[in-house]
Amino acid sequence: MHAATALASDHPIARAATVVPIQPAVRREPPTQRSPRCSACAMRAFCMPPELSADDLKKLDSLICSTRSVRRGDALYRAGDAFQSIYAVRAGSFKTMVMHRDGREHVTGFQIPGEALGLDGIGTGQHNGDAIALEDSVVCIIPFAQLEAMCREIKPLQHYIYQMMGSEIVRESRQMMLLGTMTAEQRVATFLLGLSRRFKARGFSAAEFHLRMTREEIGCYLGMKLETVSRMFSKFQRERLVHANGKTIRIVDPDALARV
Amino acid sequence: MHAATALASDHPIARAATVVPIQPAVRREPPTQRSPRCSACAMRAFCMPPELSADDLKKLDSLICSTRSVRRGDALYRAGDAFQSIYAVRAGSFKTMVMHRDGREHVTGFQIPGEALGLDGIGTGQHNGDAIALEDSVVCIIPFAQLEAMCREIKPLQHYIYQMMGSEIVRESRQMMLLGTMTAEQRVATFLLGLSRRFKARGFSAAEFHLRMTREEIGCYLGMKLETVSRMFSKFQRERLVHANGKTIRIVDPDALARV
DNA sequence: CGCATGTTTGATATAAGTCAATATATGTGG
DNA sequence: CCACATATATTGACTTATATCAAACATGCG
Repeated sequence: MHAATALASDHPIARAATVVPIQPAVRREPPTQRSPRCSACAMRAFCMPPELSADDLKKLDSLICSTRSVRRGDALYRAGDAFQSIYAVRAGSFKTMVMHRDGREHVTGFQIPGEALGLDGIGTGQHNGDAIALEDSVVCIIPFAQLEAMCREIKPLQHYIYQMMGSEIVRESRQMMLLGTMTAEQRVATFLLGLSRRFKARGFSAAEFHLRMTREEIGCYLGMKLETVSRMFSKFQRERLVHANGKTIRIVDPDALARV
Repeated sequence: MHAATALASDHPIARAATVVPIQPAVRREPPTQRSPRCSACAMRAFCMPPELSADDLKKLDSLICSTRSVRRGDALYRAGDAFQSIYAVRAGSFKTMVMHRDGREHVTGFQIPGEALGLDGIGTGQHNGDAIALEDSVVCIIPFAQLEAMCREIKPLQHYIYQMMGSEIVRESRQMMLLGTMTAEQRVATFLLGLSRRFKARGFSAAEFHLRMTREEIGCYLGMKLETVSRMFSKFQRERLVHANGKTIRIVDPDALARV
């Protein structure tokens, strides 16, 4: 299978969700709908602990009973929104970003199917940043108050949520190290290898994939300007480490890339 | 009260803990001892949810029944150590750091009394980085497995732990923005104002305090070289925003510092 | 198919890094 | 308790990685 479609909205997982109705320009309640069950979901291995009993899974299905479609460029939530739920990406992809009062903004992460969104609201009850769809996407809605209640009953679920949050803390501290200590070249190499690893874990090609974000968004994530991102892609291409054709990336020499 | 002693080991909170026995050079089991109760602890407002019943507090006292002393420069834990417990700083201060295989290291945070340590182990069961005491310090040990069990019984405690982890996620994303988008001058200003705010919340002077970390550690936290940190301190001094005499800091014009 | 949006590349500017010398703390053993 | 050794901090001169500005080029979406 060709992994260039990894994040495309015609991906099998996206197709499994009901077709998104065309949205009128007028703002209204975001479209939600009943979802297929967790127990039947292809992404379950990424969202949920493996050791749940059939009985636990049934409870879980009663909790996560709706999905939401978000069109490319639209926000799943914005900074300051009241925190109600966390989300699991079911299809598509997102960026999360924080903004400083002076308008300076920074991308804190990119999320692909099976990954969580919305943890930034747990601390204060308000989301700390925006989550923007990079393409037409679908998320599962997990109401946090009910999840908390269920965690008091289902020990593996409780443990899994702690682990998920703990892993996010570790991911962020790695990103701080990247931003604090690496050169532009190393940051871009690390970024590509990280994406590659995540695609591979989901059964897509580790070598070739399609970026859904712009050079500017990558730069904003890696703490550099879009021109620098572009120059590093060109440099890796000259050195035969990566073949970059616009948004299509083929990693030619992952070992050399890791040594950069 | 003069806040220059905010982190000094003769601080009242430190004195409340039993005196640390001198350690022989030989490595041995870290010294732990029974602690005074949470219910009587001056730092409780920072470690624990306010709405606990007397009964809940009693349970909590049975959970957090030991402290550990860590001498200046020693590690509370190191990367790769099995994760057993989280910790609350009772007296003193720490830095947490992550190291890349090539030896490059980065400071991910500084912790003062009432703040948590060890959350980086929850995700994988191993600590992701080191926690090093910046001065002779004391921590409360909170065995995580038992904490988890207690969270299934005491709802406010469960909620508090989620909030604590959520707040750490938000703190880290702010630090990513700092590292990704701010100038050296803005980073140092933000660092000083952040410390000031935390001291103030603990009843110490927001205007004058004592740094327990070196310029190099500050630089490693803020993603710049120690010389740059020093130059920024000198610059703020020339501009009458801050008076910096070695490790003693007096914030002269906090509003101007925030506008930098 | 056309225009807005995104990308690449080059020339130049600049913030921060590096190297080096000096100054000032801090801690230790006599 | 002082003197020395070591660690930490400051400052200056120079270098460099990355930002900035600008122009040409490609892409893809409506």
